[in-house]
Amino acid sequence: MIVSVIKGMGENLEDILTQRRKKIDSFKALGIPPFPNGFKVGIDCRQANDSFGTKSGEELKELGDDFTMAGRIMAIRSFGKTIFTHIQDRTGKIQIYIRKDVIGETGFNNFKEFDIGDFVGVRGGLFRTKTEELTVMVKEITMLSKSIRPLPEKWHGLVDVEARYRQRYLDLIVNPRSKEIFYKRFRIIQLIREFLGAKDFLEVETPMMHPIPGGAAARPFKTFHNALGMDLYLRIAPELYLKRLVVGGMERVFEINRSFRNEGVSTQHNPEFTMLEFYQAYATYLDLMNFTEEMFTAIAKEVLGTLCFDYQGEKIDFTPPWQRMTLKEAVMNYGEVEKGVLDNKESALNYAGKLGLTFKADESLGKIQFKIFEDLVEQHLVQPTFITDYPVEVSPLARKKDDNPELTERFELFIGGKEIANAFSEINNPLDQKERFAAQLQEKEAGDEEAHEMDEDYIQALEYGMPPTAGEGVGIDRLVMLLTNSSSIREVILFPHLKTNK
RNA sequence: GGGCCGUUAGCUCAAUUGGCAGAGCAACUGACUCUUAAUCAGUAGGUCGAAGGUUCGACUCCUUCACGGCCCA
Repeated sequence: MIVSVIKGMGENLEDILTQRRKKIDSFKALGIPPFPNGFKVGIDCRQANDSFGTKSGEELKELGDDFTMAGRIMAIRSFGKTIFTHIQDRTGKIQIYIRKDVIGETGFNNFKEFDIGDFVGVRGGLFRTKTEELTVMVKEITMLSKSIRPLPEKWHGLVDVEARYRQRYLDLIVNPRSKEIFYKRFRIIQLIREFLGAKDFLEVETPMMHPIPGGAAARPFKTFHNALGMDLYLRIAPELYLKRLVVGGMERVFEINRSFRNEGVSTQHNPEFTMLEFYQAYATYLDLMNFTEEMFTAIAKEVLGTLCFDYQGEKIDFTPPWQRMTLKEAVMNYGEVEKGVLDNKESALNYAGKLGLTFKADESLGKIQFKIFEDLVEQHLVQPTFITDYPVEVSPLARKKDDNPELTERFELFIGGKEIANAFSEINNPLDQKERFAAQLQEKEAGDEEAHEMDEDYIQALEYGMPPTAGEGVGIDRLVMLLTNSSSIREVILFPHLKTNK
């Protein structure tokens, strides 16, 4: 017996670890390998339940007793000469029934030394218990991987938020909802790929390390390439590279991958986050609004089975068409601002001051309008809403409107009070783009650390000619938050950024 | 960066006014052949986030720090 080895131990964590390590030696001494390889799994829990969950006891009996399954022991209920346990695999759980008179005294006694958390393989037949639960009657049970650390509590799971993020593997083992979120995340991204693929978009990978950080207004992370002796920046957006590809004739491209922004961490922001960016030649920002409605509704139908869902206590309805309003209209609606106030710098500044917003002396009207919008309106845009006509000063990569060069052919999509997407008709006039970069450079010199850099190489690409094109960026993490009813971005990122040390 | 809150056994949580730190699960011993948060009897398990301070006495009050949460910038 193994038991004798471990009698009299204390019971703090170190003692538990010690006694579990000793079990490994005891198993070895008994000829039971604690970490064997090569166990072949016949069916998983989902297959068992889907294929046999409705069969009668008689029908199950005819299927024989040669099913093999494997998983992690999640519970043990022991009764002297019989033991019930549940094992869990990636697809779910199934109950295992072990009887001394079926597997024999040696096997039974050995199993008594197995612990919650161990991986086991079982061979046996399926049957129904008194309570009709589909269960494996074990003929043979094999240790597949011995655990030595105890799992979190079975009923409450792992609650401590910090521990859930730092030890995400434990969260995934004991909190089914967490695992579901990441399965849904995968499904959402998969659907986006299918959707874009079906519309003849090409998926590409562009550099993560940029000599000039561009494509967004954000501070970058800086790094250094030793061999080349040069500074590099983790990308803040893939935008300028994707548009170079459009110049190269890839008229429909997309990329789903990480961008990095050296900014604060919050429930809405992780330093590295996942964006979808896609570009379509011969489309305009108006086309992309319809496109976005179509894509998002397709995803919601597939993932949620409905277009109406709950997000943090709010009912959100994806049924198109979605509301569209200009930035100025939005401010007037939500801020009860009289017509004309936003059109004049003095009155706009005055109004912004009442909201508690402050600006540097020579701030542009467009930026003031944009800040007022951010402060006043964003949080109210719960139902999907396209906000259009962004000021040219805050949109250095967006095409100017033909009938009003102060505004751009741009929209942002808001859902649940969050910015989910940003899109515009692209600037394909290299002279215009160069002027915009120059204006950004002035902003930068005036102290705006988020102003866009001059990118001569990108201008050169435009000089070869880019077809009229529209492009869009979608925050995948935020989209997943919406569709999984998660209040924090950390719930949808497997390993969110946390400070080290503890 | 600021405000508020939190940090107690492996996990989930208690601890009255500043007066011997407690429970459930997990673990260990024993009983038990259909349980499912199994049950029953027993045992053991603590640097109360860290460092200072006040006090006869600090999980509790004060200060600083670390990490986390929520809100704000």
